[in-house]
Amino acid sequence: MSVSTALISVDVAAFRIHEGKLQVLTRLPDAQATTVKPALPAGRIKPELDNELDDAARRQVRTLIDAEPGYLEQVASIGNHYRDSRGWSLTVVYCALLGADLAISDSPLACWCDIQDGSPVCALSYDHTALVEEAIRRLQSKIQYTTIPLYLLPELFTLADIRDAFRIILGKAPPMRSIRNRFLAGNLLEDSGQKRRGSNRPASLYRLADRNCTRLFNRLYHTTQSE
Amino acid sequence: MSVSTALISVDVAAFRIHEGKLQVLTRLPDAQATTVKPALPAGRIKPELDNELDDAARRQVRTLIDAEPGYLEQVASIGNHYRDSRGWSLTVVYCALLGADLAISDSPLACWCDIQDGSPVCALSYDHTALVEEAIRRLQSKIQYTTIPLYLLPELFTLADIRDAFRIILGKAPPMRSIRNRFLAGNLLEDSGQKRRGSNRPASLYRLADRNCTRLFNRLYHTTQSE
DNA sequence: CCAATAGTGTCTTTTAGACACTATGAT
DNA sequence: ATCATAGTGTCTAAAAGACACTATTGG
Repeated sequence: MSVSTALISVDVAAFRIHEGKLQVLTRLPDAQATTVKPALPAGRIKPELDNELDDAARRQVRTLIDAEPGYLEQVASIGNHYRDSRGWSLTVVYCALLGADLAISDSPLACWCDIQDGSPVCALSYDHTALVEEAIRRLQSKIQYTTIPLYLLPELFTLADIRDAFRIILGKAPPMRSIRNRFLAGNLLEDSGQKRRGSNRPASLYRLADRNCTRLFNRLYHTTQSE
Repeated sequence: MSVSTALISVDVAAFRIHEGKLQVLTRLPDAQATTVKPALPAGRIKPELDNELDDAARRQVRTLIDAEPGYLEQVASIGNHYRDSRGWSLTVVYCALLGADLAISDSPLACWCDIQDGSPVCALSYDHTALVEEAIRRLQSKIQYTTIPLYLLPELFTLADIRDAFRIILGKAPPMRSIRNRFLAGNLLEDSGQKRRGSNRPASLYRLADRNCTRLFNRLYHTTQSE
């Protein structure tokens, strides 16, 4: 690689919901690592592999797991002279969302770190804890007026799964009435006809009508606001 | 400058409202220019001058005008191998907003290019037309649920000035009733006590209560939606 | 039968929007 | 007085939220 991109990197905070918790994907330090803490999947641009910046982000994720994020978004670019001791360094931070039931074959270095109260519970290398926190803030904000919570659910999901995603990400959720009204309107979801059964009335299983179309709502949920 | 940052740059779309039009700040080609078209204020990071990425953006603006943007926001980072013939190139695109009455002493190279229907009327160098369009889309979106329209107004402004900003930026505006309800609530504005007189009833002149606090509303204006 | 969760009906609240109304200045 | 624009009063509309209600399963 040419030295011209020496200090540009892409850092990805890739989230999933697993066993009722939000988790972020990290890489464990390996033999030639310079730190003992896990770090976000990150790396420099490889002009021969990455046509676009987004390709570089997807490539980082794929070094750890064999799955494609259903959603990928730039969170911020952070550049200054103190985040890396080698000099002025710039990183483009991404937020990636992974479906809950991807048959993920993790690399042995992959480690899913739980998120609690908006922060990863394990200390991360470099400034990665702050980067994850910023990605989580973006997620917490956008969950309230877009369809992105759906990208963290399994292929087939119930409306209660949506409410659970809110609880997991924000610590609180809108009432089911409001979730029904919002998500059942506008041909957003497709009824699979199947039901999820438990020791109670079975719930309808839905799937995303259009996996590539993120929609915006024109109001925020009040119940999910912090104030 | 070290070669290590050779292909990272910051590009700024700095907007103002002038004589009822939205304009973007551009630099005219000078003697040693490689193009005949104007370009956005842009340049590489100077680690010795720029502590943070935002500093680099502000510095670009100040090469053309002697004024500080009241609002500065990252729009996107764009990196690929076709936007610059010299190779894979990354730029962080900023949107900056300037108050309407800044006593701006422009450099002789500064050129305010009118915006019409979401695009600059004059052709810009490189991919700068696309960058401006992306910044405008962000502005058009955020004007509907934040206080950012206020950053494009003069120090003292009327409520009708806010409506005009909507018309200029979106081509349509919410009814004055809605603008009043939204902007007069929550101690956002401070009544200056002064009035603007015309051939009609004088209008109250307000100023921003807190210049550094951008607030969010939890609903979009319906009348400003495209559908 | 009961417990538990799914889902509906309906009233309230909030804020945008429509629109008629009044207010105040220049001429 | 008239015109133009500022600003208010008040009703409607859309969507969130509260909450009581019914529905459907396993046990």
